[in-house]
Amino acid sequence: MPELPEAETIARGLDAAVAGGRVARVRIHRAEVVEPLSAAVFRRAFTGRRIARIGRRGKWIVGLLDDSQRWVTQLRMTGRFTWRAAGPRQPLRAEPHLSVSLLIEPDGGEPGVLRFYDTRRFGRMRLLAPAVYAELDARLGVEPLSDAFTPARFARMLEGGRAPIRNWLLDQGRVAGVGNIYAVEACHIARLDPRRAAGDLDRNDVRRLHRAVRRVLSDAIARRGTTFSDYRDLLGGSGDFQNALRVYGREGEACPRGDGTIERAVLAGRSAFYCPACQR
DNA sequence: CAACGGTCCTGTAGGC
DNA sequence: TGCCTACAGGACCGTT
Repeated sequence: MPELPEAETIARGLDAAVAGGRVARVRIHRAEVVEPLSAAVFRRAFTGRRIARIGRRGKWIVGLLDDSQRWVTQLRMTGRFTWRAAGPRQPLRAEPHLSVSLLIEPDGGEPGVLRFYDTRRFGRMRLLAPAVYAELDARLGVEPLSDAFTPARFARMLEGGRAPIRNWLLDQGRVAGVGNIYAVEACHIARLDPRRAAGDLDRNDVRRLHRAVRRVLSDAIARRGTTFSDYRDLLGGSGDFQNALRVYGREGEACPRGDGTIERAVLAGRSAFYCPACQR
């Protein structure tokens, strides 16, 4: 579920909580989360490292370590972090869906425990050498909130695209961080039918979609993301953007623009919501 | 080679 | 109430 705004919210929280801190202990509760590394190798490489800062690239959470490795986490659908004061040692009890726990000694602060939970177990955590991180970075497309994402560049990218615009936006190699919710919402804001072929958009369509993508992502960051069920920030708080959604998940409801009833279409196996009256 | 379908998992909502 | 199916924020991988 987590898309760019959720990853940004989590990354900011992590940076505030643990930047400057030292990784004092690493526990891998589910080995698949660190594949293709073994749990032992991951633990050895991570333990003792200092975390310089934590940010985001697309939907990936990226921490820079003092040995210039990158600690990267893909939340995929249900990955979630929690941060709590370490406190006295608790008896071990079953922690459903717990994948990784890290004891962090912050720079000057009280030690805390960072836990990574993942119900559906699609999430992944890796340690990448600089050259390997560079490959990941190169594979991802432009950051939609950066100055590099201009209407002109967007127009060039869209040229000749045959995929429906909603599908086109989900490709992380083009615009990094847009997922299904925000792709669908951006199409509504821009008054574009999500099934339109990417290459068919005219200059005005492109300009509106460019603004819509940036606007929906920054509004969602300001509201700390969208929570349906799983997504939470570091302290367990919900996002607020679900209350601002115009069409996503609202099949059968009235279009917020007034005319029309929201419909659902399945594109490439995934739901797209749109208003047939105002999206063309 | 862009685009799409299948697949990896578990939980939940809704129909009957 | 309970059983069964469909679907969920992602993205790799193989095929067309």
